[in-house]
Amino acid sequence: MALGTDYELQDCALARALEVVGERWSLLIVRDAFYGVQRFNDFLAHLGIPRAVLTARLNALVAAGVLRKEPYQQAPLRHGYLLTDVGLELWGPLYQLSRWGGRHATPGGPHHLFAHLACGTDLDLIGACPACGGGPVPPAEVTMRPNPAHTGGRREDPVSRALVRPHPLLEPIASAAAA
Amino acid sequence: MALGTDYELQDCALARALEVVGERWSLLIVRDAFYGVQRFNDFLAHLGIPRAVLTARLNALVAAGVLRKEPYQQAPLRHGYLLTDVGLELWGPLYQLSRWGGRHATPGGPHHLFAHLACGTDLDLIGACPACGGGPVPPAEVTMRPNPAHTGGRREDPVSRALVRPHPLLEPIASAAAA
DNA sequence: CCGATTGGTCTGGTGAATGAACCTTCGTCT
DNA sequence: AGACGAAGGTTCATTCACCAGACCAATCGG
Repeated sequence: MALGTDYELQDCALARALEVVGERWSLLIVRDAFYGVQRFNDFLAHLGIPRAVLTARLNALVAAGVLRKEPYQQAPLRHGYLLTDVGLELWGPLYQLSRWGGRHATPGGPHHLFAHLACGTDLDLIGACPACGGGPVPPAEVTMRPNPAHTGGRREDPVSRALVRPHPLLEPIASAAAA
Repeated sequence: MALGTDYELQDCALARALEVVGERWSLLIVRDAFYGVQRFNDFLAHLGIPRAVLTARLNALVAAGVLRKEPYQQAPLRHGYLLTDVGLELWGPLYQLSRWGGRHATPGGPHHLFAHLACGTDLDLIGACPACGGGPVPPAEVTMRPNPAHTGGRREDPVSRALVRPHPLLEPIASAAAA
């Protein structure tokens, strides 16, 4: 976000958080990173975002310590963008905001459902496993799958197609796994 | 937010949520509503937001069903902006995002601390009361107070000054209570 | 009648987002 | 060698949202 290009005087941690992940596409990029998207062109195809904006956001998220660049080949040097530990801690707010959107702003219901990898139970509202108890399940122990009850169109880019099959969070999507 | 003025094709509840609360000031306005801010001029003073933008955001949040207008006097008709039930459900994501910002993006530490009204225990990371157990505490049962350990300046508008004393969420702030 | 309070609208200027085209480095195919 | 394509950007003109500040309207107290 950055209001007045930064909310400098807001006496609130929320404003600070929004400086980092509040700009137009930032949180969607982070979400895609949780989904296993790592490469520039995969973010581009899945989000439909202008290239220049994607470049700017990825760099900003790396500078903020949410993402890090990790080389995946040397030949022509190429790197993917992966979540740091700081970035992984965004799973809680991101999941809850997503659930809120699913309840109140998504006609046709949510497109994806999230379950505990260990036991297959769907996560509750706060991201915990009702069967296993305890606190919120960390993202590495979560799998996502499309919502069969969802009505309405789906996107037709390679990333969206890869996400049709059930898939643990953070695991690189098929498109990138081909490398 | 609204990307291309709406993320129309994003197959994700998160994008829908961001259409509602993702624009530049929206989430800060909702946060202020939790703090007990209700009046146009109080939002204006506390946020330092341009009047035209505040008007647009408040109308958008009302249209989205997050806020509602409630008359507080008839003489010259005046109304405040209050959270609806849908808006109240944003407390979870908002609190968690705020905590994330406090951990990772706020030098000097968080400006406000949140405790369970019933027992005075500070809330944990997911917004639950460690002493009372159970799930996240609903906002009506939370009080906020300034963080005594916070270093750095504070704002000097009337709303910020009213928030210096401990204060239950959702209770109208002193400035508005004068009416 | 004068001014203050509240909650706006209007306007002109600036910076950021957008979409399309272009560039660079390498690998592969023929 | 030359053509082509993939990956990851950069550059550019246009549009659009944000910004600050001025202005407006209804009502009340003095």
